[in-house]
Amino acid sequence: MGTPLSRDPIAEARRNWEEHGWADVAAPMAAITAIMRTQQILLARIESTLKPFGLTFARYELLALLSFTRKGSLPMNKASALLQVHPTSITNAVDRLERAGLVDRSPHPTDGRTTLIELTTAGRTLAKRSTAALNAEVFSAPGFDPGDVDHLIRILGAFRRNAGDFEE
Amino acid sequence: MGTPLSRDPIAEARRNWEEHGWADVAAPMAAITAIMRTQQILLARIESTLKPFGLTFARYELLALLSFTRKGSLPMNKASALLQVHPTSITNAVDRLERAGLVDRSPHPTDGRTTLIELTTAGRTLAKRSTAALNAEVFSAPGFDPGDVDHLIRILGAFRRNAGDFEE
DNA sequence: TGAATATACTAGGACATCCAATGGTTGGGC
DNA sequence: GCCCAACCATTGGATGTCCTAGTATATTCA
Repeated sequence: MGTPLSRDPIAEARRNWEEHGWADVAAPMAAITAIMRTQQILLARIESTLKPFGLTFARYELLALLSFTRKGSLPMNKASALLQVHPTSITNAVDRLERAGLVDRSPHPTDGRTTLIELTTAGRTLAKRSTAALNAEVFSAPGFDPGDVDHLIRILGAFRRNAGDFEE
Repeated sequence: MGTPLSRDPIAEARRNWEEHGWADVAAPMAAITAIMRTQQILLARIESTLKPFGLTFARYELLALLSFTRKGSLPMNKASALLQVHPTSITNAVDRLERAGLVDRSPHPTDGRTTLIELTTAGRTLAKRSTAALNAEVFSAPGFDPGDVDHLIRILGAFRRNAGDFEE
């Protein structure tokens, strides 16, 4: 999106907060803004790696999830819950994956309300290849200090549990 | 989006990675996925707080940025650089803010190519009120352990500098 | 000075996400 | 056995982001 800035814009924002009398919330504001920006950078890298495969991150996530199930199939509402996105996003993703021949829709054998998503052979192959690409190009050199990775997992895990993502 | 899951889906994904022989990248994968999910949760909170003001996060960011400048005005390309989003996203946001009477567009006095975004009185007022709401409802109780906030700022700051966001 | 290049904004298209509303399907309570 | 609340997937509309041009203005340099 352009050349590097001479100063960290988030540190700048933090200073603005402190100067306006909001010093008590300046640090959390900076942390939250940093998460927003970090997500943006990581998403761009992932999308760039997936582009040659004709996949977006949303569609990749669904494909990968299916590839990890025993039968390569999953009810749509289950996918929605596990990926933690709205049912409409699943509908959208399945529409496109189906049109690309990577998954099929089939009726649930006993519950007439639910639809099963099934991985095709082409879908399973693409899941493998795109995962290998992500591992090689993104996850193997994420840009974090190795020691920081565990910190992040712990801090964000606590946050997500706190936010009601999961229990335990 | 539903009820809490019984197990952490990201820890689950990490196990899948390890079982498939990708143990060397399983931890970074988990960290990156956790950042994605955390951003999603935080964004939802922010949007929910801004909704009563008729603002989205993208429009709020622009409004807040303008409110911190001396004159309450900024060239569009400057806004694009500081917020680190595509120029077209700025065009889109200014279109809507202008329609809402919160900003005005005016020609740059010396450079005929650039357009200045100017905060209106209504825009300045709304920036103040919506910032107060965010401080009260989101930033004052972010859901992180207080000690973790500084960790996050440091880890993500290093990552962003590494990614070329800024220098120094 | 005049052509080539660089910069700034906008227009249109693709994709993802959320929300609200709709139409089937199930299953528990009476 | 029947009815209605709960559940499931889809559709349509609004918003945001990025990409690919396209138009206009500035700047550079031969």
